[in-house]
Amino acid sequence: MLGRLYANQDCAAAFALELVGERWSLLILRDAMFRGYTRFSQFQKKLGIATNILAKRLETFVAAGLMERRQGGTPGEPAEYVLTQKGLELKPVIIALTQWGDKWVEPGPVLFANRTDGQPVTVQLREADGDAEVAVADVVARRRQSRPKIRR
Amino acid sequence: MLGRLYANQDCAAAFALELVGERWSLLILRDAMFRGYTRFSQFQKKLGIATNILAKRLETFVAAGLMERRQGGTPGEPAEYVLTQKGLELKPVIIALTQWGDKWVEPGPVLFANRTDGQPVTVQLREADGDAEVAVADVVARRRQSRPKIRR
DNA sequence: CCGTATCCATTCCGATACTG
DNA sequence: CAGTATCGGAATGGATACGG
Repeated sequence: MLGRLYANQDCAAAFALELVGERWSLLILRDAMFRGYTRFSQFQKKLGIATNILAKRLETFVAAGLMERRQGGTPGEPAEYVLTQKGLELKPVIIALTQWGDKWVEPGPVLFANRTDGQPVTVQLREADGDAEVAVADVVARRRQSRPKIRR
Repeated sequence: MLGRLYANQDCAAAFALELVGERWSLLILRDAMFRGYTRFSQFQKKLGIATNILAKRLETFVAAGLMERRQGGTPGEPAEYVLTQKGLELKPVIIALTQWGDKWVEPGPVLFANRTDGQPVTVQLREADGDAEVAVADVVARRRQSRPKIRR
């Protein structure tokens, strides 16, 4: 699938959207991340998504390494779809979308917190070493010198 | 359009995806944000998107208040599509996607910087008041008490 | 109950042609 | 250059049927 949807876009955002840019993808991942859903029927009931589409999305996530499919031991036990680290690390994308929707479209019912101390957590634009948040208008893109390695 | 794609999802991320979740939407906004594109032909050439789709996306953005259409004064002058504050504030979403794609899919050619001092800028999960970044696995969702107002 | 598979209607998308 | 119109194909949705 990679390289099909957004050909000739040499851009990491486009690469990411190849995997999570289709309809329902980010909402499925959201429920996996923040509701702890792992089973087909949980996603299906919550989202009201067509079953064939949901099956395709889960299959894509497993193939892309965002989720791991674990077959239940006992027969009749349903498979579980659990997020990998690669999948988990999409949290900032979901949270950024949620924050924006909260502010500009329609506030939703949830906010995010650090489970270790209960304090609210937000996505922020920051200089790597600095303290102060950077205004969106001040963030610009710049061509980088050398490419980092990919985590597997 | 709002409420059509993801009905019954009381979730700010779903509200956001109603506006920017369709194919090409985020890449168009990315080029507007970080390449400074404002004209139909600029987006079209860079993305290779079908012209009818691009026209529809730009129209949707204007209707949703993400862009403003400015008609050139002289006849034959093309219209310009410029981001509003509402549109600009999607930068964290784009940057979060880019960072994730860089790390987990395929590194792209750009990184982000603060134009005021040239220092690199990243999206970080942080406690509102604290200093330390929060690990993705420690971020949980929590129902909020009262809903904030929407910025217009 | 947990999924998978299939059929059909609708929507979305891409390529092309065309107009001002 | 900036779109609009059209048409065929792909993706999607809904319903249903099927097997464990």
